[in-house]
Amino acid sequence: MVADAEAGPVRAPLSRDRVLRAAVRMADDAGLGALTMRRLAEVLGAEAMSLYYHVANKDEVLDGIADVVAREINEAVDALELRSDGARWKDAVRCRILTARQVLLRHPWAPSVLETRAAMSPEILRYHDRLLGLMRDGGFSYDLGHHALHALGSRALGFSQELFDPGDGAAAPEELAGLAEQLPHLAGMLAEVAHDDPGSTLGWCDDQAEFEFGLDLVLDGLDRLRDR
Amino acid sequence: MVADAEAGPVRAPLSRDRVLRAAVRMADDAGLGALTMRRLAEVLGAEAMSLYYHVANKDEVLDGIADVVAREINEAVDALELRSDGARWKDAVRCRILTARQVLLRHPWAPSVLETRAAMSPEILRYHDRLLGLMRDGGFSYDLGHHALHALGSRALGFSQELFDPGDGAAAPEELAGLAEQLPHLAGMLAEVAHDDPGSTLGWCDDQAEFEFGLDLVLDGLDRLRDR
DNA sequence: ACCTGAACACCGTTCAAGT
DNA sequence: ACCTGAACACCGTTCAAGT
Repeated sequence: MVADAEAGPVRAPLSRDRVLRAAVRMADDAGLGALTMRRLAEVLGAEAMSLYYHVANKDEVLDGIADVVAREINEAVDALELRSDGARWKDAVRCRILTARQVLLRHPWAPSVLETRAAMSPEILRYHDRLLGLMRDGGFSYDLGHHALHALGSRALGFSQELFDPGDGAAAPEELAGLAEQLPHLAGMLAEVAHDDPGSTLGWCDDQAEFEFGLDLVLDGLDRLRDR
Repeated sequence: MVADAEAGPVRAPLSRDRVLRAAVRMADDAGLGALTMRRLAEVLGAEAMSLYYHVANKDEVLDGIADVVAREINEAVDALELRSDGARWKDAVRCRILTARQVLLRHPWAPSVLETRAAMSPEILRYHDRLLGLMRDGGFSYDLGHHALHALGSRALGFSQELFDPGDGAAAPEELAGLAEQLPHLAGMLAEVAHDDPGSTLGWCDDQAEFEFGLDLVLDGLDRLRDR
């Protein structure tokens, strides 16, 4: 066969792997809303319908990118080599979870897709299996370990529902007056922070610190149940 | 003006309220995926574009139905009349949260829309303000109360991320063999439950019990911090 | 003031066809 | 085996028009 005479860039052939990696990059760059079968194909230099040869449908793409992130998490935490015997279980679990969180922070869209995937990917199962293993080393019964996984919930993977985010948006001091009547306690809380740290009513919640506070609360509670 | 001679059912005029109530009913009946501007209009006996006179766009509909549920929660919890002084704060908060959960269980779609609403509705703010009030009665500083709201996260409203749901789907015993090699700890956990309660490997997680376990873990932890 | 119809710019996906 | 084009059945939304 004669070499291709045309100078046109011969696109690398598609594959499930290339499709998923491009999807992750798209979500990283432009958010989950920008991840469209049509735009995904475009980025890959292919026609929209070509994707369906490598992937059943969009749902499989979402399953796939969840799996990519989960694999990235497992690679990060497996490198830790944590000792987890006896009382050391807590530090080990804590470190593992905070490492997983570091990975998730690079993929801000990941929590919302992990939440919506009903079927658990093998990688997610593997992550929880090892986490449960650390707790077993620490003396947990399977029953307590089971409760622990539920109690941790998404925190096991390194994220938590930020449903309540006071100070986000334009919660400026001038709003406090109107706030104080309807919402006396929240207003008081905000006022105290404004007093302690004037000028920082906006974005005054340290996400990382709050995550660790909640995590430690749960881990300490589990540790006490373990002692019984 | 002469009475309308035609027998055709004269549809009640639209209104923001009617639109939102119909939207809630649609989500309750058929899930969030079925909630479409076009189908919403159809249910109301109107043309799709008529909705836009009463509501800016679909996002406002989602904000609206979140608010409807939040109002329903506030009505339920305000009726409780809880005593929260001193050590009684914990029972009061617990009861309030479990009552909110009862409302949410009637609207299974509500958690996912509450999560995605960045701007907090007045009703959600009000709910958290009163919750913080109960903790203040119990002797919480504003600082601890702030941490507490973050630590509770979505649990404050009565739901928790069910990311890890072993036993859901078709996790039948025959799968356990393959599971045991790759996932020894999860397999062991499942096997123990299967032994204790044979024949119930599927759906063996009691959501309500697990929710209460996690909630109590957090509340007990907060109670200890309050004592210092 | 309240509602409508036609039209636009998107989606995901099927299916028969091309190389 | 791998990719494509045209087409279908949906979306949310704009805009000018009707009563």
